[in-house]
Amino acid sequence: MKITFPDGNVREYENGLTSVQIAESISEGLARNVLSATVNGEMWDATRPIDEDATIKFHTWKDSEGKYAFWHSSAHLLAEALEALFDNVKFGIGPPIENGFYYDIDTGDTILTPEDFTRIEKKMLELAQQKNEFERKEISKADAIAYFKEKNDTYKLELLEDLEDGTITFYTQGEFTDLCRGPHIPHTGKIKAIKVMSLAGAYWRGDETRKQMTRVYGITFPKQKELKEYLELLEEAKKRDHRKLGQELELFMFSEKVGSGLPIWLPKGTQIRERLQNYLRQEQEKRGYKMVVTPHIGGKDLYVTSGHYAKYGEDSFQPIHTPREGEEFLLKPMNCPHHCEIFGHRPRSYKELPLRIGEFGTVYRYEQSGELHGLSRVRGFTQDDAHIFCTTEQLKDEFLDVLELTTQVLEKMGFDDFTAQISLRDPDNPEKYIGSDENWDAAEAAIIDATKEVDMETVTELGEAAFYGPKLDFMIKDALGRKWQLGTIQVDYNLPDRFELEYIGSDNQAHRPVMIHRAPFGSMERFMSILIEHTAGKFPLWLTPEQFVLIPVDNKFAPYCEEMKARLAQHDIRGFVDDRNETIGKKIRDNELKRIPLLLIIGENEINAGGVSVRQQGGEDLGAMSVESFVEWFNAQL
RNA sequence: GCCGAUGUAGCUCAGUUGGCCAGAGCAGCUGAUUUGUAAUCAGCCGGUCGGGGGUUCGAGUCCCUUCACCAGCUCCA
Repeated sequence: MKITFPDGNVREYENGLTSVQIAESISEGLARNVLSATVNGEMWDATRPIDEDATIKFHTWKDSEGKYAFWHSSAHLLAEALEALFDNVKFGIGPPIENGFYYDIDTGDTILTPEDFTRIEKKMLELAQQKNEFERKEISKADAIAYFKEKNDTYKLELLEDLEDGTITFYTQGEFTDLCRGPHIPHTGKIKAIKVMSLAGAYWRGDETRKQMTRVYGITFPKQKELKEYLELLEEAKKRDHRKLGQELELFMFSEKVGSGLPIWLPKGTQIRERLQNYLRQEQEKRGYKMVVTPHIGGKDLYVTSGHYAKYGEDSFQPIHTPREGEEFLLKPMNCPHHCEIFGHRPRSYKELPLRIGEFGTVYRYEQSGELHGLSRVRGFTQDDAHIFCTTEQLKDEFLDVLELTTQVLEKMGFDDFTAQISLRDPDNPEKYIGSDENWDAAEAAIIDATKEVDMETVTELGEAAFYGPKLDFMIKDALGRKWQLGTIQVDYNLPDRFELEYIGSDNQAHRPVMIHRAPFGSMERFMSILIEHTAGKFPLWLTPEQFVLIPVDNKFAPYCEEMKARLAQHDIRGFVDDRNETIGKKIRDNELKRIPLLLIIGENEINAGGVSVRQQGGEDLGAMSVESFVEWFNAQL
């Protein structure tokens, strides 16, 4: 048979050789490292015989496919260990994930606890050392059902219901057999380092009306050292957690009395927030946005009209009432209905379009208690919201302009690792959405076309649209790799319909505008959380609350420091004097921990020279400078 | 909302099988020290052990309940 390699080379091999054997013909090292292979475009076990001409690509620990197989096999190993250690364990699914793998299990009356972890790890290691091969077997549906009936594995039986006879495979390693598509690594002995990470509840098949199983998370590595490094990386990531840094740097707080999920911005956090807002305000002003301010509550009818009440009425903060008249108001969960009222409050001419109405609008949404998470998921937050009312002809250019603004914001913050996600409606659940198919088709096409036009790399998710329209969402990961939606751009034909918005065209006829909802930051809260985690609290110079601290070597130099502070203030450089009665070492340490970017040391020498000595956060010493050269250097850093 | 864990001073944490006035470091305050690039020294202050209820001669330790927080699931206009 002819085997074609990724580099285009073709070599002749005897029929029936496995990927491992083929790898052996190239190098022993490769054969040892190969974990799985892509054979004719399909993911295969490296130990599966190939008996026809094929293209082949080997996968090792270095690529994601190799890791996928490694962790998938590790999930089986975990299951084998659990079955050996506990009676009557029923198994759900056990896939690899981005970092490791999990297995969903039903342990009946037994409750697993973290105390069991060591025991499980030991058992897994013991089984791994047996170097059991993963044996693949094609099996008939009837036999597969019989096997799991015998085992009383009800979840596997349910999974089998959806599978077609003739496509079903079993994998066996040691004493454990699982329903599985594969591929798997050659044998368990490749797994050298094992850590059971955590336990969590997970609904069977992601359905909250069904049984909650126990999800056991784990991670494994081919080398002990890699596990150690991974755990250290996790520790480092935890130090960047915005909840921890937010407290340490006094950026924001929560109060049980104020209420959970209701962040309180402290002075330093507020400074950063306002600088972010000012930056965006300027950008928007350049682009012709007009700012507005609307109330935090709105009459219930407003949301009945918008459709929010029907969709979220039960699941939102309940209406508040005027005591005498009994009128009903809702805390606003969105700004768009208010902005629609602004558009509709007087006749509009096509000459006014596109009308771009912006607001840093604070909204309140009831989020389930289990969802609240620092600043990332809260019940009260401020959107950097704007609504663009335009004609269908203008839609594309407006969308592109917003797209450009949004990517510019991400760039400015140095967030280069984002995913642009096109969130479309779920074709199987049309009842979740308002408006006509025509409206939806047009809106979805607008987003898809615009991203194509600028060659933006996107992923598409069905069912992630808002109920009134599709979205282009910008997803960013936090320190621990969890994905969050920041910026969003939404095309909406439906709310203009609902609010019966009209403009008079050049033809003197009434026309319906299209609406773009957009928020480049998303919300100030969530944006801040990501900003904190990405910078580890070392904010860019232009954003940081305090750019420098002046540290007198001796407090008798404090008056000179105050003068220096005033001089720098004239150049819009902000900071403070640390004239506490402490040693210089202590002051340096404290201000380093506060992430002050520039530590300016003042002593006899500096005073005589009329300058400052500059130490950058992190320890780099730039030496003595005159005030003029410091200002120049500083401005070059911005 | 669900599952599991956690909750002791402003922060980080000790507190043995329930048993004398609940401890430490940092922070804070007071004083001494006057400092040249990541912690000067001493003294003092500070907690009804998340809240409520119960068991017990006795509860930070055990039980119930409630709240908050953490991990994940579900949800996310």
